[in-house]
Amino acid sequence: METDHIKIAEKWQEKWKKEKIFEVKSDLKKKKYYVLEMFPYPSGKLHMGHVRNYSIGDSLARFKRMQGFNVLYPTGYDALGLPAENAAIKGRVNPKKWTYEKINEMKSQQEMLGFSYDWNRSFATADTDYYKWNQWLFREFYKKGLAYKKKSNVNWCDDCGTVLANEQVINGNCWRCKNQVIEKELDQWFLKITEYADELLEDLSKLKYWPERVKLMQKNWIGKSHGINILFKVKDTEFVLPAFTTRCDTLFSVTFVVMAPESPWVEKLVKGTKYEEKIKKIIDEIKKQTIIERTSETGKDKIGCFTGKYAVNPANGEEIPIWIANFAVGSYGTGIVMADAHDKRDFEFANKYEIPLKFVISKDGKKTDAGKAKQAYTENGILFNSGKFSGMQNLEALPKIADWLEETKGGKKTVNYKLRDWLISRQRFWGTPIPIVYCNKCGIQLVPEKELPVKLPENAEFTGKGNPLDKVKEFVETNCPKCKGKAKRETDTMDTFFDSSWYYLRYCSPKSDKIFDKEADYWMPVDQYIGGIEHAILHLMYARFFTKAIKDLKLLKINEPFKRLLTQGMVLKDGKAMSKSLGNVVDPGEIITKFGADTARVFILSVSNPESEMEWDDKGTENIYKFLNKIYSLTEDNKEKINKKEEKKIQLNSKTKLLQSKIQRIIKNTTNFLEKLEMNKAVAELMKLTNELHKFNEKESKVFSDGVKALILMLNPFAPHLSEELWEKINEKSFSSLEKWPEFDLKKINLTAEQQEEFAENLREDIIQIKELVKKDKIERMKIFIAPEWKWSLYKKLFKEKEKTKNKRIEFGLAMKKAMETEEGKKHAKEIKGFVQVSVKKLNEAQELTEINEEKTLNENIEELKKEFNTEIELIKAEKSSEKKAGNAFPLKPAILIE
RNA sequence: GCACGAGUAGGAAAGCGGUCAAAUCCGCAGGGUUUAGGACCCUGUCUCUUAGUGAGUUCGCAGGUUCGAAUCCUGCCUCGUGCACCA
Repeated sequence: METDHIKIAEKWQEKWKKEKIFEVKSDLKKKKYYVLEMFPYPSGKLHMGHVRNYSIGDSLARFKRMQGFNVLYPTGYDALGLPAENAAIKGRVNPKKWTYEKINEMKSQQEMLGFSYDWNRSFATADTDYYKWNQWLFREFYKKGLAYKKKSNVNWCDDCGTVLANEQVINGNCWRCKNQVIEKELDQWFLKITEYADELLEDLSKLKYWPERVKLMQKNWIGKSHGINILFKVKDTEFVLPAFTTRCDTLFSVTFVVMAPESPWVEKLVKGTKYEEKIKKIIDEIKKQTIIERTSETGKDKIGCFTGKYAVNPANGEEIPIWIANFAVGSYGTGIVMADAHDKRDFEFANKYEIPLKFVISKDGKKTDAGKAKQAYTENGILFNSGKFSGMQNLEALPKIADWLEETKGGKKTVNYKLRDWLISRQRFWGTPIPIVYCNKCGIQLVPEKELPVKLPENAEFTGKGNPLDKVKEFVETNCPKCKGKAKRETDTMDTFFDSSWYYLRYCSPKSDKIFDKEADYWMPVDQYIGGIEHAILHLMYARFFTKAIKDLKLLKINEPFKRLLTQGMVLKDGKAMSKSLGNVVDPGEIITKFGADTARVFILSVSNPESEMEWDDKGTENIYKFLNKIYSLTEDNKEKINKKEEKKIQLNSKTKLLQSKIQRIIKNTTNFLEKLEMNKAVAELMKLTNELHKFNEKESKVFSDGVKALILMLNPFAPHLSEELWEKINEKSFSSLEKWPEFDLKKINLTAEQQEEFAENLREDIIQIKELVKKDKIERMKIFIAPEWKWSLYKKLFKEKEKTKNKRIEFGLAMKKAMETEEGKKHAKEIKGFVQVSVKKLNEAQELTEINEEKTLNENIEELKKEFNTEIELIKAEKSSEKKAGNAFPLKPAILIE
């Protein structure tokens, strides 16, 4: 009998759609939970990475929904961007048409997988109704001075025909096409993200549920460092060169100054001198180097040239040569470096060009000679030859030298960031038009709010050369909003990262005629955000910046958008990322048509932890398919029994009780694993439960049917279609998706005293045997346990979780634990070979830690204990892998565990 | 160089102080069922040993803490990832 997973999936997708069960409304009375995956670029087909991403998100959304939360789980499309435009150039299709076709394709695949999105809230950033609000935001930013235009050296990608933000340049290459990025001087639009640098940095510490490495990457990217701009007067000129340093303690050893070749100072210093030619040559040479060459590690590649000018070291008045060199970076600090023997790079450079060096720090403060040294001294130590700071520890002296420099006007303390302003202009068509008009009379003018959106024209031509917008007359030619005279429209469009920096806010009220409604206050922040690590800096920092900026516009109350972040691992095949060039791509569509959506989803979640990489394995999918079928037949074969309204009263025997205990524990574990987003472990628990139920003989019992019900419900987040189908099969009316998540009952995990007694009956035989064993053995240590699972780990768990409970057994556990923690308890443990932890049948009677009398036999000891506590004490042996041994495992009556 | 993370049985992957010879899945071996294959169901799968069982060695390597360590600490090795002539 084959289960038709495909039909089942279709059936339930239809029903969900019809009944609209996944549409949500904000409801202040209910606790909300906002699950969000990074929305996709609609390239048409879903790949495994998408499937993984959404399977994680959907399982969480479903889980939270079943737990009773009001769950917002939307999706949409990051629909503007280059691929559509490139397709337009190549295939002569309209990018808009292309994009929306792809969106439909993608959407149908998403629907095939049965994700529980609220499709009502879906939108694409290419919708004019969306990008209108991009323009609106831009206006607000402009008015606040957060958006501005300036001329500067920017990263240019020839392949994409546009500029790029710093964040989009990876190792000197374009983040999209990997083409080498070159520098160009252009007049471009920027967003002042640097104004939020400090806030972005400091608030990282509030993000308790973000992966450390993401926070670290952002921290490094912001690159805040405290330092001082030290002023070097240039001899015989008016010029003063500021050199940024964090190590002003080495100032007295500075013997030369290095400028970055791109520094504007270079021209000022050398123009008209005999060095001009030479410098030009060397700068050309440096410019020929790729960024990687220029920043390579080997010292040999350092090149530079003397400028003919000298600077004055403000610390000691020495005249020192000014050089230019490739290793100085124009964009960091001031582009001017004070160079000395305590820096590796400076040292190597000086050695190559025979620039004199001197040390001012040594381990013990004794004078050392840099001329003889083979390498830079970069460690900490004691200063010498440093004026009044000689003899001080260098780190202690550092702030004092900084103070002294400020006092003597030799420098100014400053904070430096690596973070640059975000360049958002793009010379491409398929993006949000920047709502700006240039008027010859009035200058730069914002397009008025009532004229928004500035729509992209429909009749642009895609030749592949230049920005198509430039050539659309109707678009470019416009009137100045102020003087109504003729004016020209801005043809740059916005970086698409602008679109994705606030889309999560729009989901809160996607149809609003404002940017978003007050509902955002209810839904935000996103409780769980899920996406790839590749956005650790780019998208995630921009989104944080937007949230803060929008908050400062008084539109929002929160200042961090994403409470918890999960960066999901890649899906690999044969150890490598799936890629067309390697030919190892597995198409999710194939898996879905072969085994159904449920199998694909469960497999992708079961292989490994969502954060780790996972290896795609075709065999593995088959196994999941089998697993799902096993659940199907388990239900199908027993549905009469499960359906039964009248429960046949069956006495709970030991096996049933054991099963009950196991079921409860599995519910508990599954819940905890889902809470921690460890879907792979949750699936393992469900497999365990399936096996247990399958093995169990007495399928008449309520415990069994409860177990099956719990299994079906807990299956919903992973294999929702099958879950629904089986839920229907056992005659439950409503959707399993809307049912309450099973709750575990601690009482059912631990057996009651009566249950224990009954259970113990089954063990009598064993007990007798074990008594014999005990007699023979020389006992070294033993413990007496009372309850089935009273082993240390359980004490520990109870101790952690249920300190307040009034359950006597737990109190007992605490007492024992505490006893072990006392000095006396430890003594017992150490000094005597054997010690006994005793409890008695009636749980409230006593808790003691009793020594064993080593002179006597074990049985004699036990007799004594019996008298002492006036109770029955049975000896049984605790089996090690007790659960394996089919049921009759736990010592139930007060028992002695032999170690 | 700096900073993170990881190393567990034939493979993937749980466990993160005592229910651990270590979940789960695969693989492998034996048996049942089946015309056969597949599917399904049992059983076994570190080593030695028993009818059940018991004993011994294991969780990258070496030490340490503890009555007790795969789990905590220290050092080392290996592998991944991010940043990087950042002054």
